[in-house]
Amino acid sequence: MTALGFSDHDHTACVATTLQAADKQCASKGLNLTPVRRRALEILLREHRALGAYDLLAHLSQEGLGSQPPVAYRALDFLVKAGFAHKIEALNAYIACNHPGADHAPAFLICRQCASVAETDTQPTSGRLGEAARAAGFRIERTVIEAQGLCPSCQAAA
Amino acid sequence: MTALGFSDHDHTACVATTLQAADKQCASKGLNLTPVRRRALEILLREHRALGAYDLLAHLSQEGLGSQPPVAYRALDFLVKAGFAHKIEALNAYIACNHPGADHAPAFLICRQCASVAETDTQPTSGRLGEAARAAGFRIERTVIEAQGLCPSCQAAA
DNA sequence: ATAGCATATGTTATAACATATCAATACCCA
DNA sequence: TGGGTATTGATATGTTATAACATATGCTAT
Repeated sequence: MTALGFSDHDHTACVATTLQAADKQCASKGLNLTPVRRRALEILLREHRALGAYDLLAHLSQEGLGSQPPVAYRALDFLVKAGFAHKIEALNAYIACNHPGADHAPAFLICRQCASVAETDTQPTSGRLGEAARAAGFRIERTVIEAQGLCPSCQAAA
Repeated sequence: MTALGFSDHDHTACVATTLQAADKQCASKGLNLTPVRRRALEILLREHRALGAYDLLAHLSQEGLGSQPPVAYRALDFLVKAGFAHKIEALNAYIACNHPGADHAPAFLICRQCASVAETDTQPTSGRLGEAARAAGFRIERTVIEAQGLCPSCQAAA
């Protein structure tokens, strides 16, 4: 799995196929991808960057899908739990998952200049974090792995 | 560097020696460890766990060292920039550094049960995150690496 | 000595992020 | 058909963080 997010691609198609995949997964797992939830995912996919809950709410609100914070947070909770979105802790923001379906431990490359985010994968049990956890007898349940820095195009611009 | 934080130690001594080390470092680097900043560090060291900015502020306030949020955030900014404390992004909380002085890329093991935190080290350029960054042409400036789960004693309790 | 500058602090207000709670509705299915 | 579960609506509040402006303190060049 390579890092996506810093390269061009057919974004319209990527949104559509990811949404379809989400529909299918929800159907097969008995999850309820309601209009608000589906639209929230679509917004995250279209924006293709990390959005704050209130940014998302503004979009939803424009479309008459709710105007109060719990609307956004509920939709985001659902998407995160279902694996369709991730929270970027360092930004207090949310982003659509690049490769939903697989149960995965994501890692992010976050550009401090343009705020673009690339998602990649980690192997939490290997590497130094896994070593440290084993040495300490700590049982890892979830990992937050986020790198901040400059993406290629912002490096070029500088 | 092994993970500390889940084992017993002489905490009074550890607070004192770390504070002294901070004094010395500030002197040699021309940093100003003012009363508020020093006391903030001491509180973080004594508590030996991640404190929210407002928790810290409550302590400072009790001692007449300021009662408004900027007081706590300024002290925390100073300590973080100086390398004496770290922010735990997943908790929006702050913790004293285990081994200040070295320029380091910390990683944390956070117990979801008892909220204890162990600090360890990473080698951000190696491992899958470093690989992904190189592959993407991304320049890493800072990493946030946090594992959440159960510490040994909370595993035993369960 | 003192004007000018940099650093630190005091203070007020507000922005930004997140959740608790309770009521209403819809949908399934036993 | 009635009761449980999931979802949504709505209000209020809690929590985390910063903007903006004023004041104080200490250094330094003249």
